[in-house]
Amino acid sequence: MTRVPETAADLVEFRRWVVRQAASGAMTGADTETTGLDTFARHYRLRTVQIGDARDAWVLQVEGRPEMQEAARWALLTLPRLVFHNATFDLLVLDRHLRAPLEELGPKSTDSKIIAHLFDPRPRHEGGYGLKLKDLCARDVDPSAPDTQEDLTAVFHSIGETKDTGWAKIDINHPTYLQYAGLDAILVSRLLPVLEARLRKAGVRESLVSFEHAVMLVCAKMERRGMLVDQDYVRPLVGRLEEEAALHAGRASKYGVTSVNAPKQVSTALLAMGETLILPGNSKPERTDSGALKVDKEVLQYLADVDREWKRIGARTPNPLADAVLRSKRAGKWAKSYGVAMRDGIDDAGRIHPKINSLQARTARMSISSPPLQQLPSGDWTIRRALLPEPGHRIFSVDYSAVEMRVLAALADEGVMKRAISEGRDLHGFTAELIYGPDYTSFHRKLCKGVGFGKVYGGGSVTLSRQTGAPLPDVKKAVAAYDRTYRGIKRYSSRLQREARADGYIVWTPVGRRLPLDRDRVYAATNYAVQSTARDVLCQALLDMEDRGLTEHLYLPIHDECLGSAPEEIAEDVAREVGAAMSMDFFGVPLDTDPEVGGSSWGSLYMKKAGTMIANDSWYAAHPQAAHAAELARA
DNA sequence: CCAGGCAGCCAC
DNA sequence: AAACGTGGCTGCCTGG
Repeated sequence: MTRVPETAADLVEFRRWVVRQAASGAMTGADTETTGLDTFARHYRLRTVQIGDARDAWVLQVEGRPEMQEAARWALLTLPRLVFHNATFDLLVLDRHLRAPLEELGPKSTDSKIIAHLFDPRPRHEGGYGLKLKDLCARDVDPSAPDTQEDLTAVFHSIGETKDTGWAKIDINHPTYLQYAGLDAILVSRLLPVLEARLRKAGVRESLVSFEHAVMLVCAKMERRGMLVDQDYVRPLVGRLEEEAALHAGRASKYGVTSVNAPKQVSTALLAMGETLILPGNSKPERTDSGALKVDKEVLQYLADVDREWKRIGARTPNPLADAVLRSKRAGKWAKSYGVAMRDGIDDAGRIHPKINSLQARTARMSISSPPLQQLPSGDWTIRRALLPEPGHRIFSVDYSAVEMRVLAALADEGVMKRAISEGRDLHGFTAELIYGPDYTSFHRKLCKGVGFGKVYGGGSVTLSRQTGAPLPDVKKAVAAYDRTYRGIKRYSSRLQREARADGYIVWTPVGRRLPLDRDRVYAATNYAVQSTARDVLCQALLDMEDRGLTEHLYLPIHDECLGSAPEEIAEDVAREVGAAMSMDFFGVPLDTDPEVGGSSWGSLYMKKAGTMIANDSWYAAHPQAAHAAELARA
């Protein structure tokens, strides 16, 4: 039953319930309703706080009501154990909008999404149990439960709003809204014991559960800190990128392409120009999964006669439409996905707070969204230049050296490879020398590097041949030689696959993580184990850094890297200490780090690399003020 | 009209 | 024998 306190007498009753619940020591379900997902945005509001057990829920309408806020805050601080679904979100909302500190609520909170992920990390559409509260409850709590989410969406539509915008506008007294709110607190209370029992039964250890909750809290602190945006840089940047996108879109329109993002238009127009869309060495054009003609970057770059670095090849006459589409799409993506996201995503203090999903992928890898800072263009400093360390600080980055190869060597216990790594050899050069002798060429080294990546990713010779441009027979020979040289890797890979088949298509990693495999892609077992373990290595480092008091310097984890800042005078020392926390011995393999201290923007760490397609220099000549801002980062 | 699938592209 | 992995996000397009 859902109760919505109105009077002072109602609140007295609520407080009595809280006291009883606290005394029992039981787990309490908790949830919030807000105006949206952008917790740090200017006009963000916390609307309701829900607290409940398996039977009853209290919905406190805290929006604009100090006495309700105080009651909710007191209850959350008083209750000894809380369970949220996707706790980071609610904890940060409560930290910022209810003055209930992350440091207080975090340590006593359980995240049912973490428990679900540790049993089966797959969303429903990938054949898993699902990770959304609704998916899980439909299965484990009450298959016949009313679909309040759908009802609520219908209400949003009835008031002229959408699934995304209704949250801020719906009447706080709307019965469907209140029912939906209360039900989630009840559902999460009922769900947790079921998930925990299943996790125990599957043999996943308790230490992994606490590990993930500790990682979640460190990441929540980073998310709360956020990162400063250089607004004087990013505003003109967006304008410039939009201009560039429009300029090239105009060129494309001369060939009948009204939208460069419509592949069908692009392929039709190219065919009309007499292009066959057949890549060199092929007999047929590439097609997408649904059978449409493929006009992706690879095809267009061939037609535009440029290589992957946008340099002119000279093999054919460049197709002007392909060139225009490429340039317009790239400038458009940079403007919208990165520029606008940074420009419009800031809080009152000019900071963005990218969401750090600490336990996300099937392999447990993290992801970062809103904006996606893990995937800003890295060949050029243009976009990263928009993000700044604290005033007077320097930005730093510490990454692992070839961590996935090293983790693979350790997991496979591949003696020859482990020795080469321990001796500090250049691994790919070492491999090339073993296979091709002391006179190996740089191409041999590149090939060996590719074969190594193929092992990590589970790729085959055909893919590798395409990527490197090396003839298929040569690649096959190299792969065979690699397997002979590093027998441990093939042995490990076969063993993982054999065990997985015998054990319900599950790969178990060294931390005791359970990774489900797709039956038709058992070869991915090695990649899963390596990617997942490399992720756990970085997370362990995050916890070590938390213990050393370094979290306050960190902005983001990026797969094999930590980004942070520190005051100019101590930046070198802090970066070194972060490197020391990250460095470790992993089953006899040293995991080394490479600390790098930059200047006063993230872009400063990417300025050695020359600009590529976008004509920075000429544009800056026309915009001296922005040029000056860019110079500051260079210094 | 919106939700969701597809195609494409950004990262590690 | 051979099999490239994990995400986020935007615009287009279509089905409901």
